[in-house]
Amino acid sequence: MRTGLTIGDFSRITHLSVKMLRRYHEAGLLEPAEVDPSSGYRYYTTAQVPTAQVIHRFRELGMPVREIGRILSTPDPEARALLVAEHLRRVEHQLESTRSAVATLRRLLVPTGPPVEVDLRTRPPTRAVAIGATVVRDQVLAWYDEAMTELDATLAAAGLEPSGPHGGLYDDTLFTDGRGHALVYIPVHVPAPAGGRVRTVTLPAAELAVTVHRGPHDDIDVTYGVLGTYIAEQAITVSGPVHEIYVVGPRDTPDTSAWRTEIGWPVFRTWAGQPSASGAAREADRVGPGGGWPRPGAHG
Amino acid sequence: MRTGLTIGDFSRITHLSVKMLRRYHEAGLLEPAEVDPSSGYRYYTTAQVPTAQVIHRFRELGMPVREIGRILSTPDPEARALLVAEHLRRVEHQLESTRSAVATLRRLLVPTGPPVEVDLRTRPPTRAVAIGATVVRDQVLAWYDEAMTELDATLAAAGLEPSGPHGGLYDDTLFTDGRGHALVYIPVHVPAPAGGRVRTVTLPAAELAVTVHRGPHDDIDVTYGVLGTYIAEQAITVSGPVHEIYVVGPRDTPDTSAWRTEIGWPVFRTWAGQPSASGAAREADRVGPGGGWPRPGAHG
DNA sequence: GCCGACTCTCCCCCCGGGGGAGGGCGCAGA
DNA sequence: TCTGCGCCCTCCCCCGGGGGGAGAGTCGGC
Repeated sequence: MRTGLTIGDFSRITHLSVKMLRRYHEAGLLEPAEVDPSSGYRYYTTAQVPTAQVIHRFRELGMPVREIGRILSTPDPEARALLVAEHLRRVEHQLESTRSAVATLRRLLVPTGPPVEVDLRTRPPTRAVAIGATVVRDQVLAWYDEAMTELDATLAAAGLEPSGPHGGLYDDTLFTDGRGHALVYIPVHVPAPAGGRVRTVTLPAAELAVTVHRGPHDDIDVTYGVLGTYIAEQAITVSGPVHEIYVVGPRDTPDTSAWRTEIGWPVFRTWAGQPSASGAAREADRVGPGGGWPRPGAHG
Repeated sequence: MRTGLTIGDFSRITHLSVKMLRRYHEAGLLEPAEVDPSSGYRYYTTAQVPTAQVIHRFRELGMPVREIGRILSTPDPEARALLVAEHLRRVEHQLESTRSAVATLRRLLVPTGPPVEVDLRTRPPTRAVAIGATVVRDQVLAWYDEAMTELDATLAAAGLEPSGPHGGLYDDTLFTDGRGHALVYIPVHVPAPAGGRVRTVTLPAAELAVTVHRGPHDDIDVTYGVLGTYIAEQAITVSGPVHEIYVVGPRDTPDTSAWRTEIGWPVFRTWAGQPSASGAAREADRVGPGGGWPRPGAHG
């Protein structure tokens, strides 16, 4: 009599398919207790059943296989608990955004809404402490949090006060390609000492078509759509990074419904009055690579 | 001047990546308003922005692309609303099972629990109205609902009363391969007229190792694990379909925590007393193909 | 020793995405 | 009118996390 359960037996006990058991073996998640070196047959023990069930639940919660492997190979229970808790936070966030997507969907399907006000505004050159980087779209939120924390620390260390609400500049390739340059900043009156990733820059002047997004950011793309539609119908084409100003944001209140975000879409100058052809507007694209991005300001 | 937005413009407005817009075009979800026949360039209009946003939200909610296509191509608003509502129900169910998975995970990671009682029981031959089919694992729940509804209707039409709690037989390939034969039944004293998929059958006698699962079925695999472990450690190997009896189930109360499900795992006869070798137990497999499955009973 | 059930590896498929190569197109400035 | 650059095209390969199935080897009861 063979000691150990065949893969089929183990599959029946754990409700993991044979295919999956083999895959988890390859991935190093669940080594069989014994592998016959000549036949390659996998043999499991009942002691492995709980592990299999934990793996099953992690997968059910959408945890990537690699991360499961990392957790299972973490010996320290505390470090392990941290990893698990971190993933559970992600899951919770996911649940929240699903709920939010349902709400947005309902609103989209019952198309009603107040007319959106768009106005043209000139952004004066603005001095600010800033962190910029090339980021991937689905990491931009985490990156934002981290960067803002660092900016806060810099201001606190230098004893400076913000001279206005913080904001960000986002390259449009972030949306078209899912990857692009982003910059978050806090406006200041006087330069701060550079440190870490923080630089003091001057946001160049720009003509922006601005509208205000109210509420959490889950459906900010809808406001972008309205703004973009409005602009497109005025035959004005855009150029340069889009500008978001977090007038009321997560750093002001946890009540997401109170948030106010200004979205500033760079437009060609000759607006009010003579709608310009899209071709003419494209001229604005020609300010050169990086046009619309801040230049390092006087430092010190 | 070209009328229409290039794919890049449209991407910036909708926050759908260029790749995705092309994919959705291929899939027929979002035809560009115009495609230049010579260059293949796609041109969109602002009128398509809302559609793009709806698609975006559906995808966010995990709706398969094909189903989005089906919804978008459904002209009747009511039929369309039905499809949407159906998916939202699925999403809701998903949220629920995610929460449940978190709870189960916590229990698994803090391994505590009352000892499970397993006892050996002989299932006598049982006459029942039943529906059987080969099903895929992730459709087995929907299939169960449908089949039970049909069984209920059959009993009601024939004026019969169940002679006990309903249950199901599930081929173990459902777990090992993700596909297998399943049969749900309601026990009856007298045969019912065959109709639709309903047949009157006799569940053959069987020796079952039985335990009771308490609560919702999301973590029923854990109980299977305990039962399977217990059996494996008694060196008794199983054969034939597993038997579930829904002593208290969804048809009795919506309070899932009150559910009681008996899980009966077929075992070789010579249990109590002499633990048999796994090899000997396999003999039970040899009752022939389909062993343990019911035979059509006397009809009429 | 036979034979059927089980297991092995290997390859292709699915979905919903992304990266990147190589080449054509649009458009404004020279 | 040409040139140059950015945009867009198609095509192919990659990823993760699964499934289907072929062909060959193994296990173990009879």
